[in-house]
Amino acid sequence: MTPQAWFKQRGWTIFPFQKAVWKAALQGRSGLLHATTGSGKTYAVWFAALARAIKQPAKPKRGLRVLWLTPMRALAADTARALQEPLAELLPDWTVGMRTGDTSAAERARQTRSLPSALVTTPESLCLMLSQANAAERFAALDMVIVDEWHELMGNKRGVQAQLALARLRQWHPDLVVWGLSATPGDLTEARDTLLGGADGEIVEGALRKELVIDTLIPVNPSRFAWSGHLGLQMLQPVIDAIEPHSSTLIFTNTRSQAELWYQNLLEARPDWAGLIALHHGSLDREVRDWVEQSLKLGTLKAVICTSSLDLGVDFLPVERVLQIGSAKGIARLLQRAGRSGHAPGRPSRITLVPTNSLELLEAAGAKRAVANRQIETRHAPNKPLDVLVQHLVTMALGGGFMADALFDEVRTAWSYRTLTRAEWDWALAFVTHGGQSLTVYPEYRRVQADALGIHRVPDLALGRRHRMGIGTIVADASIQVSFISGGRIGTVEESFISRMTPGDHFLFGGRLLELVRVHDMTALVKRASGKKAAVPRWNGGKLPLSSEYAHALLDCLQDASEQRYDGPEMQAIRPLLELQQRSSALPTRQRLVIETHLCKEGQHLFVYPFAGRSVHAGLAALLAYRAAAMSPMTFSISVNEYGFELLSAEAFDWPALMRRVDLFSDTDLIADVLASLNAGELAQRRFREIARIAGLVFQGYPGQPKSTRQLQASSSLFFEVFRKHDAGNLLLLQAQQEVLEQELELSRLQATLVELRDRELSFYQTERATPLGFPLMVERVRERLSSEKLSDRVARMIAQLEKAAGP
DNA sequence: GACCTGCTGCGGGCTG
Repeated sequence: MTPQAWFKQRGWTIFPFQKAVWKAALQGRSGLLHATTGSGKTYAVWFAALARAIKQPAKPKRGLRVLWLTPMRALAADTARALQEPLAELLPDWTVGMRTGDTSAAERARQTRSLPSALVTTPESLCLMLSQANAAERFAALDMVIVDEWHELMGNKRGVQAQLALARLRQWHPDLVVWGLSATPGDLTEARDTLLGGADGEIVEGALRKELVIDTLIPVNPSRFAWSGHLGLQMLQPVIDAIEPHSSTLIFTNTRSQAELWYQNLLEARPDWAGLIALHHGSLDREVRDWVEQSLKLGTLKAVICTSSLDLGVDFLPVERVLQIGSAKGIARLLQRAGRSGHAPGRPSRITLVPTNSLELLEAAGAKRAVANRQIETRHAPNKPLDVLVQHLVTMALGGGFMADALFDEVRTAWSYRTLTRAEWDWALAFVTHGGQSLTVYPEYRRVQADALGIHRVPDLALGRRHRMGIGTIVADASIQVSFISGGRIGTVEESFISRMTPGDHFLFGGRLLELVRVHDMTALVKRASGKKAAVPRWNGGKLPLSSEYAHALLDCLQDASEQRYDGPEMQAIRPLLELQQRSSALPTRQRLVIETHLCKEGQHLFVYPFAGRSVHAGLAALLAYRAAAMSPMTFSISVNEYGFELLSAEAFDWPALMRRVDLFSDTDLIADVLASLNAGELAQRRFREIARIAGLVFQGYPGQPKSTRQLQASSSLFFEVFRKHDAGNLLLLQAQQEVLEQELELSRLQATLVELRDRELSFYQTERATPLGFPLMVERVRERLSSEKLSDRVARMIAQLEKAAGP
């Protein structure tokens, strides 16, 4: 049977994009397919692979023919099932299998004897297979590789690892056909080049463009809505009303503790929903999450409160409605989450934004505008990360060995390493052969040795074993296990959270009130507790700044407001606040940088609103403080948020005069000034922990007996110190510094912002009191110093002062 | 009457 006939039999139409993929693949061409989920993209590439197999009966019948990479284990099983279905009729002698960390030992043993015709696996598992000495043999019949959700991988080190693995497979099979699937738009050319190493390839666009509806829950009384804060419980009742009429709702929050608190508050308000609503985030135990995902699939849950843990995966959910509490921070993420609803052809996706403070009404308006204008973030692959390369070299040495020159050429065919210099390569090779300058005396860092023929191999079985256990680029959070004393795992929290507690203390986790009994062997043993007051664990997760695209959309909305245009319910709701801002000083726009000063008994506040996201503001604030202090010595306390930053000085300071005289926003000496103004050394040291782990310097410990994060942190800082003292040219140190600059301080964005600011007119205002844009920054600064209870008193006092000053 | 900030993803050797 042909693929066409198979479709015809079911009365399905073959979409033009599916035909395009089949045709290209049949002609041996690789490419990237951009299509939304649930639009038939799986079958587009799968049938392309089958069509190739049918056309080439001469190829060996046994062995691995198609490799399917997926970024998540949870997706592997679904995918394998979907591939299985058409196979029975088209190619009855083919088999489909999967290989992830979950695969049983028995199944692994079976696969060691012979791989299935099509294998669904992860980038990490693929690397493990490539580290087997007979890898070349096992992949000898490979014909096509499919990389699902390539947009999820391409921007990070997992994607780089996939690139390197693909480079190896292409080396063995120059005609290998590679197709990537990408669900979000952005720069498709870059996505294709990253996947194919810059080689020629198609870009096919799926025909289905889904209709998208974005709406906003407007607070009942917008003029009394909080000016700052991120939890948003003021919106509890509107959210309940939104959940009520629907059979299933996904509620996205930005942090795990926020999810916990919302879950608890929803249950308190609606005790009748017990058992019908559930919680899902990355620190909950796998079993708990699997149960939630299963129940969602079965349609037995009314609502799930989650973090980005449900951005991907769990396809074909019967979700009717999606709520986003607080800022989504990026337009691509918003689209991704909206796509979780209306998961059937022809049905629109819908997402409802729930603001947690007044300015998020503006964000809601900005989101609509950015989506309408297709202003969507693009992802870029990391540039030649040497930690990943070092890991790859050991993997290659295990997987049959390598010749240095040949592997150098091969690695350079991976997009991220296309500019790798011979010197960098030699450094990496030296690093795996003798640990570089400072570790030469330790045999455990002589991981790779060349034999008489020049073939590099791993000389020692134990070293190889240790390496395989460390393959991958994800570095786990600093966490310890939480389990019931009676048995049953709940999830993980940070060591630092538990270390602040004493036995008998209560905390809220996994939607339950728990009492700490004792800590033993990296596990916090707990039992159920009753009562009310309890701490909620805080996890120290990543900080996603507002994207540039999103921020620009906000400035455009402000531009409208400054011209008295208030379109849509969001802008109408925030109108009083923006008018107050305008009366007290002015509205920032793309043409105008608003700078406010405000004297009070604390000292002098300087507020600046570039609208460039918090990481850029952190850099800008530090830069400004540093440069101003260089003119006249003075100390500042700094506070930043997504919209601007504040510098507070004890003494008054003539900012307008200084800014007119000196270009404080100049980008000359930018890197030097940024490094000097921030504690870049400490940031780099923290960053180095991840690099040391990926490069294989730090061993995580054997399964079942993990080392504590404190031990791991200690050993990675030891390496950091040793390298700094005795091996200053160590390129991994340099990498740590570059990653801090690029990823944490977003240097290129900072630079772009400085360029933008130069074109903005500086507008200075001296204000009587904090403005709507300034107030949240003041709260933010106070928050850093005070516990939350004291903070609420303080906030109340600040508001009282504001209102007194505003008059009756 | 106004507070609660920071996400996600993977992997594992040996053993009659």
